Amino acid sequence: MASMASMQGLTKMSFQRVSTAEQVRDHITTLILDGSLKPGTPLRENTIATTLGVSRNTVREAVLLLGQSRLIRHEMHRGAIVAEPTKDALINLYDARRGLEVGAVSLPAGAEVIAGIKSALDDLERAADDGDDRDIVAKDLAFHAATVRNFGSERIDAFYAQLAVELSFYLNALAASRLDYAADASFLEEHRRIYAAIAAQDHATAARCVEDHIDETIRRLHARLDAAEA
Amino acid sequence: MASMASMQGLTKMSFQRVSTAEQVRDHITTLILDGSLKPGTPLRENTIATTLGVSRNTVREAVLLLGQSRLIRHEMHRGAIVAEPTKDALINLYDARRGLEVGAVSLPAGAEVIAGIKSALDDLERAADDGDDRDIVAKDLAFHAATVRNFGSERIDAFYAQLAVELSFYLNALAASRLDYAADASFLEEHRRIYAAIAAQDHATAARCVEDHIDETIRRLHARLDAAEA
DNA sequence: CTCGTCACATTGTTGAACGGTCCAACGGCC
DNA sequence: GGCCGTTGGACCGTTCAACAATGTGACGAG
Repeated sequence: MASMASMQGLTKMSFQRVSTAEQVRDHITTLILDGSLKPGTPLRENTIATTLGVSRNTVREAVLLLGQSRLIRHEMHRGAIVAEPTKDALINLYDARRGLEVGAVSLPAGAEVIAGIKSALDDLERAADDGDDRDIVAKDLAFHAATVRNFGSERIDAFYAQLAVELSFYLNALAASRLDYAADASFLEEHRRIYAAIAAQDHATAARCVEDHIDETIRRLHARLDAAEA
Repeated sequence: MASMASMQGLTKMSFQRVSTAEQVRDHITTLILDGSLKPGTPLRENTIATTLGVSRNTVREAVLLLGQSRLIRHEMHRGAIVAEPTKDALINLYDARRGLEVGAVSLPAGAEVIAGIKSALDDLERAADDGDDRDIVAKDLAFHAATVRNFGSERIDAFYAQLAVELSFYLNALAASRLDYAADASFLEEHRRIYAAIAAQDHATAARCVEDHIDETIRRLHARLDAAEA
């Protein structure tokens, strides 16, 4: 006890403890997310192993770990390839978003959650002014993540974060051209309406606004995708 | 084209294609879920490898795959151990459940979703009559999963299923003695009320019933845990 | 054009090995 | 007795080499 008293300043610290496999996984993840590895690219174990200077087994472990996310697709004896954004996958993602976000704003919101949403909205407005597409997408997702926090569950937040990662990957991959989010004046206005309804504890309106906003987003996306195909 | 026309009957089928690592993962999973591997048990790669007659690398892959779920805990240079149910972990689980389920019943429900809930309720009542604790827990979870289906998202359903697996593991692990769910007459009644409110499209009542039900479940659980400690 | 066949690339799995880390036990020292 | 360095063993993380099994593409016969 006495020895413990003299160590008051000590707090549990975390060490480097990251296996090489995990580092490789993170590396590949960033490569996928920033577009260095395009959808459909096969992840050849040997090439990755030699280029990164690690064993093939370690690369296998990394790819297995990466398999948790849906950024890659695995097939027996065929290896892993970078996931290819499908319309179906996008729809699945947006179904999950719609469910989660509409459900979240349908519940009574605490003060700190509302404050978080307000802060996220401010960030989004600033990003919209600057005009950096990548940043706008990130701040957009952050705003919606702030609303989901209203569930008050870390697990749900983590789940939503996973969806957000996938979504940003899909958007970046699909939008070879610009997204031009800011071009739509209604884009910001929709977010403002959502925040206002939440702050006013008007759950019915908030739910409707979120639903409309997401449906509108899907509509925009479809228009852009169809345009890209033609 | 002509050759395709003569193959109308063919539909995409799935083959055996299951790697040894995946089989080992499934095997370990069942061992954990049915209590053969008790919480805190270390998963020694060598022993598993020799007893199952596979290579240690394969076992490593299996354990990595298993790491996706939270049934095991991994620590660098210390290996994996079967997860130990903590009160905090249980609370996190129930926070997620509460958020998801309350959110789900707050949304308008379609006819087929309501039918699914009704069917799940009937199953639960039958199971309660039989009195098999394991079965009651399963049917209880199935009922709540049916309500979550109201989100209309496969991803959310999958997420909830993951929670359910963890939950059943925790309940089985914590309840060394019986759960005696059926002993509480209110247990079934709460489910009936939830269903009735959903079927009546009375979202406010449904949300309140679900919230009360989950809080009540947590209370029951805590009482049982505290009793077990003493 | 279709269908075998065959060689090649890649993955799945194994076995062995080496260094590093954790852990418990032992023994010296105050 | 309590504290600390040492020691040895168990186990993990990682690498390497090899073989089997499977997918892939090309080539040629019919």
